[in-house]
Parts: sequence; structure tokens; C-alpha cells
Amino acid sequence: MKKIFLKDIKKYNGKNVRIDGWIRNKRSSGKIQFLILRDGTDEIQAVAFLPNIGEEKFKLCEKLTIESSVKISGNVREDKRAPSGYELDITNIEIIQIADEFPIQKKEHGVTFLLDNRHLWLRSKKQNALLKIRHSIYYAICNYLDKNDFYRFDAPILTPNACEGTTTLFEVPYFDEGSAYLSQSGQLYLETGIMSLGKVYDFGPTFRAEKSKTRKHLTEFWMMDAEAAFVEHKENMKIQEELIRYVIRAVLKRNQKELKLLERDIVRLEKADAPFKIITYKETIEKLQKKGSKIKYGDDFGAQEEEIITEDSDVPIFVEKWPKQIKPFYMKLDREDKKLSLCSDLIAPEKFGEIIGGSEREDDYDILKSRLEEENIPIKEYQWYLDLRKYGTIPHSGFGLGFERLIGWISGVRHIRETIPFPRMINRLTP
RNA sequence: UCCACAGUAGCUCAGUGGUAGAGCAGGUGGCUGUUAACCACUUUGUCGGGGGUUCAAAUCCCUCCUGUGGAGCCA
Repeated sequence: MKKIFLKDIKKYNGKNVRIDGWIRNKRSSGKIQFLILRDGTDEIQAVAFLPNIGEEKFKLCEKLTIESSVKISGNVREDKRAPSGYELDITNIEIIQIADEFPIQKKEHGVTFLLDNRHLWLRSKKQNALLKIRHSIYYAICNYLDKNDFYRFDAPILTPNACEGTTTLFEVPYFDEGSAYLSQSGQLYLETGIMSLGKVYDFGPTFRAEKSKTRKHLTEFWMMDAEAAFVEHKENMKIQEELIRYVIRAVLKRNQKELKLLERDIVRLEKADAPFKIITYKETIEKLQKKGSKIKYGDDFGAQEEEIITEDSDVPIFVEKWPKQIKPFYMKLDREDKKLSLCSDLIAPEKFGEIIGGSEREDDYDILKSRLEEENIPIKEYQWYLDLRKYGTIPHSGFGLGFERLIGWISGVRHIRETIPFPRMINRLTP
């Protein structure tokens, strides 16, 4: 008897096969029982009909509870009544375990309860679909970068200091060195990597100890930082655009079923695979003011502003050339107007907000040093970073992509807590 | 940190001053085509904690705790 996976069920029409999995749901009607069997790849309705399988096996089926684990053999049969087009007529059943009463029921639940039961919630259809999309996006990003000669370059997670002075860090004791901090970005380290490899990226967890409490924030989230030598501001945005459009196409190709299950507006997602718009910070402020916003030149955008910026757009929008005061020290100053940083934020449409922040990096030793001084950042701590500008400095650029935010936008899930297996938030550390 | 809202059965919620409720889940029985199956019967409570007002508090007041939605900050 061949053991198969449900995703391949079409190939086995008329054949007798074995499937190992769990019982998602069960319905019965006297002499007939319907078991919804799932195996991680898909699900199918398995039918136990008393006259066909005999009393002993029928009684075994009666004992099954939701989420019980089983090995089921049966004949695959095409059936128009079945949602997937196929059913399984059970010929044999082996129970691995009768599950206790499963906490998550076939009904609406509250957020708190679901998060408390995240370890079990992950089995539900919607969460299963989100995890599959997360996987696709992960590999699409890595594939794109690999095809474009970016080497993976893993930045450390335990770091001695902040990459950006302002944000709050998680502190951990570190032997005789005093304290270490969990990384909030691998970017500065990546800049050292390009001097060896040309183009590099990292992809891993990052940590922010801010008490942010919104649908776009986690305290532990995954970030992909990419950095490239001899790439200037405009080309940097081009790379970001190509990457995002590549990811959209990959998900549309691979995850139609999951997108439908999540009720994602697929047409809108398809429309996002078109040239992205670029608008300067200054133009954006003017546009916002025309639309009635009270924002002033020099302010950062709030959630509401981000929504307004993309409200008429099918594609993500780059907002470029921000005032240097509201951007970090490492961004290159615009040589045509040194009050501006050569940077861009990529804002996704459909109210998802910023998904990428990028910039050309300051490559002049003296300007970088004075920027550190302006921000009151101790030079000593960053000497290794300054060194890069001493030994063969080059123009270079990079960006950081918020992985969960990208998943949220592409899958159309409002809160990013569902886009990661175990979300870490201000009030949530378990399970 | 700030603003708003919420906490009642395993879950989702109703009850707003007078004996603690419903639906779902669980249990028992019935049913040969169910799709969150259905039908009948049935078990389940520190009403978030503490204090106060009252003859009487889930209900009104104070306080604390916990959570949710959002803001700020950011990816």
C-alpha cells in the first residue's frame, strides 16, 4: 500500500492508498460517517460506510475525536459532491491516538484565547495558509537575491551597541563585558561584508524593546537586510522594486489556493506588479497638506499619513530624500542639498504602510564622523564602522525589509501577529 | 507612556439593583450523503481581585490587576 500526501491525490484516482494525518472534523448519520482528514498538505473527506467496512472498523471510526491522529487506507474516488473533487472510501483505519477534547472549536474565538492556544491554532486552515505563504515569500526573497549575486552574510544577533541610537534595545548580561544587546538590524555589519563580497544580505530575527502596541509591530520580527557595493540611491530603489515584484509573482504562482482561502483580493495584488512610483518627501508633505493633513515639513509620517499617501495607488510608493534630522546618521547626505538624506521608505498600498527602509550610505569619512558627533554617538564604539571609509571607500546602498509586514500585505492579513508562528509582543511571551 | 473599551460556564456572549442565563463544545440516544450536519435529552459558575454604598450588587462608586483596539516610535 502506497503512502501518499493529499496534495497529490489527483494522481491516485481509483487507487488504494494510505494517508497519515489528523481528523479535522467528523459527521455521522447512523450507518455512515464522514471524517475530514488533513495531513498538512491538504485535506479530504474520508467516508466510512458500515456495510462496506464492517462493524469493527466502523466502531473504531466512531471513537475518533477532533484532532485524533490516524493512519487511514482507502480508495480514492472522484466525487462532484466533494469540495476538493475527491473522496476517500475507507478500507482500513489505524488509530495512533484518540485526542482529548480540542480547545479550538468550529466557531468564532477571541484573539486572547487564540493566542493563548497559538500552538494549536497553527493547525487551522487560515493559519496553515499563512504559514505556507510565509514560506513562499521567504524562498522567493532568497531566490531573487541568489540570482542577483547577493551572498548570504549572517550578521550577529548579540551586539555591543545600537545600530541606531534612538531605539530601545533588549539587554542581556554578557560575562565580563557587562551587557550585550539583541540586534535590531544587521545593516552596519553588512556594510563590512560588501567590501569582501560585493553584494550581501542577512535574514534573521531582530528585536525592538519599544512598547509599540499596534497591528504592525512585534518585539521580535524577521528582517532581511541587503547591501550592495557600487550601487547608488536610484539603483537601490530599482533593486527593491524588482525584489518585491518578484515576490508578488512567486506568491501568485505558487499560492493561489491559500490566497483564496484568506479571501485576499487577488486582482489588487496582481495590479501591484507594475512600476512603483517615486515621490520626494517634500512633495509628499505638500500632497498631504492639500488633503487636509496638519503635518509640517520635518515631521515623520504617522499611520494615518501612510494610508493617505498610497490611497489612490495600486502599487507601492517610494518616498525619497528625507530631511536628515529624522533619519539615521549613516545615510548619505544629498550632495545637491546637504540637508537631505539619500534614502527612501517603501510604503505598501491597502493601508499596510512601510515595508522597506533603505538608503545610500555615507561614504565620506569626515562627513560620517561629523554626523556621529551631531547625534552625540560615541565615535569610539563606531571606529570599526568608520574604518570602512578609510580603506577603499566606495559608493554603496542597502535596505531593510520587514518580513512580517510584507507577508501581511501580500496575504491581506490585517494584524502581523498572525504572520509569524509565535508572535512576541509587549504583552505576549507565551507559548 | 497616553487615549478608548472590555473582563459572567471549556469557548462566544446576553443579563444594568431583587433566585445565574443562551448558543456552541462535552455526555447519552437517534439518523445511509453530511459540509461549522441535524433532532431529542443532559452536565458545567470564586460574575477578574480588593474595598465601599444598599434591606439586597454581575449590575452603582472607588481602587488594583489583566487584556483588546488605537496613538507615538519604528520594519
